[in-house]
Amino acid sequence: MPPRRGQQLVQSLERGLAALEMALDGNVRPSHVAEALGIDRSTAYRLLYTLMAKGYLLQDERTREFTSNPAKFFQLYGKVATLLDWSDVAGDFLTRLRDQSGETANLGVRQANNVIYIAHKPGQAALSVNFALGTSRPLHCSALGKALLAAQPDAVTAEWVASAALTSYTAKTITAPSRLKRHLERVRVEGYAVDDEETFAGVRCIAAPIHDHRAQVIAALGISGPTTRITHEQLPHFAETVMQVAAQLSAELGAPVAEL
Amino acid sequence: MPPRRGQQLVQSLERGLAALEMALDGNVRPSHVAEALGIDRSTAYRLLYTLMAKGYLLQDERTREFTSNPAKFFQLYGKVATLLDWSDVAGDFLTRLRDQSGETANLGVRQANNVIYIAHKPGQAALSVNFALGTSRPLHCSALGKALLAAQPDAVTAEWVASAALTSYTAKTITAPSRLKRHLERVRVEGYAVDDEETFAGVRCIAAPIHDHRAQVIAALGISGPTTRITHEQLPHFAETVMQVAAQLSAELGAPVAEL
DNA sequence: GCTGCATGTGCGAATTACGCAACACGAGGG
DNA sequence: CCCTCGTGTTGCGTAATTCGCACATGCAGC
Repeated sequence: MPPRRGQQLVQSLERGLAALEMALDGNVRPSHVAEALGIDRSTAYRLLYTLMAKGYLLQDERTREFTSNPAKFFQLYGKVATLLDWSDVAGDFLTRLRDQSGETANLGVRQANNVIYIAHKPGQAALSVNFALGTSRPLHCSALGKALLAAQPDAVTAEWVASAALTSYTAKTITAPSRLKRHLERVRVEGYAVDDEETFAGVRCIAAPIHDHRAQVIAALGISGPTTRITHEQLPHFAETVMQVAAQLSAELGAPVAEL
Repeated sequence: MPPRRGQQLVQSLERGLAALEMALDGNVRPSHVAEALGIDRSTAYRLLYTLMAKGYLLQDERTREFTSNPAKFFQLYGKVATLLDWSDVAGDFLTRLRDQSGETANLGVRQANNVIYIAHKPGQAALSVNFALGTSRPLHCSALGKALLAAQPDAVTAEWVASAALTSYTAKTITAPSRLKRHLERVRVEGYAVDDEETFAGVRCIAAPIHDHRAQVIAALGISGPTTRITHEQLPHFAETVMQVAAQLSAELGAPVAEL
């Protein structure tokens, strides 16, 4: 039996990272951080000061507010980007999907309870959907997210659905755990996921999972477009295209050929 | 008199960030981190484990190595990128500079002892210089870096030159502090900096500082190309172009019109 | 000037994180 | 096959570190 994983987390580091992420969502001051984390102002100050000393934050000379240091994060990002340059691998497939569908093509991976958009090819139509790279969206109401969720083992999915906060964004967002669970089962059967105005009114998305050489789902590929073009009638046709290109990308990554 | 800034840094957070940055430079194991930071293996393990719990690192199930989590950093990057999208602001000027010079145009900011490339427009010639975005290069041997250094007050520059590690990359890299100091004085007078094969043999770069609305230097703009095209004869001509476009970008940012 | 509210800083207390030691496990070698 | 070495992981006692309190300082506004 493998040893149980450690439960001892380093508190100062935890708090420091939490403070860092607060600063990334907007300028912060010691008092804000202290209140949000339930710690003393002085503690918050020392954490922020340490983060600044290490280059992660900057402090405005006048307002005394702490801001994230864009250059630092650019540097960090540069290091990981060289390790895994998705644009290079997936670029051709994004272009292909964009051209075949006429809509914005997106590639996303899971990060905790979000999907992160890591590569895209914006549609060329005047009215096109466009998320900035690096944007995060909840799993339960995006096509990419649902494609990723549905790919997991039943038990994992069930547990996640039961414990996740299913925030509502539009009237169509699925917020009932039982409904989401059934919905995801259908996604798995169909092989693609649809976000039918569940995040933004007027926007419909379709996505399918990407498998690596070990047949594990590592990302999702999809399109996003206005409901005026991605109509209910056209949807199966678009879905077919998405699944085709997704399968091609999976194959490029060395995935074993499925029965699809 | 403003109060002296705190010197009490949170040790755990410092060490945790150091471990994080090690992981960004390649997979790490507790024993590596422990040795590099001069701490116990158990401490290193707990730091790494905390970073993993917070989503910054991943652990390979088999090798037990810790890796940076690209998705997490993509997310962090996405947050800061939306705050300051240099490509949007500077994109036109990079294109203009690229087209006028025929060489790769770069925009960089300072981060500690490095320049970070935060935006670029690759040259279209078959033989072109191309750094990946997010790459960092030492200040003392890059044109962008020297342009940034020379823009500082004398005292600051002198102190930096005296204390910095002037690593040599090619035979032409300036490694003598006194020479670098004189060199930077000339950069300030001329209004542009040249990297004459000081980083890579066969590559010459020219850069000029960018000022914001308060006349402070916040970035540097420049070109990089092979020595076969950016010849010593052509250099003044290229420098003129770089300074012109840099002045235009500064003006766009609301910089007061200089005497140039 | 006085009051409210914020940042930044000593300092003592004790929580927290650290290093030591030990166990589990795998690799390699005699 | 056992023994050793190296590494990941965990328990535990101690002491160093961090935390929270209290205060100095600065600033804005009745």
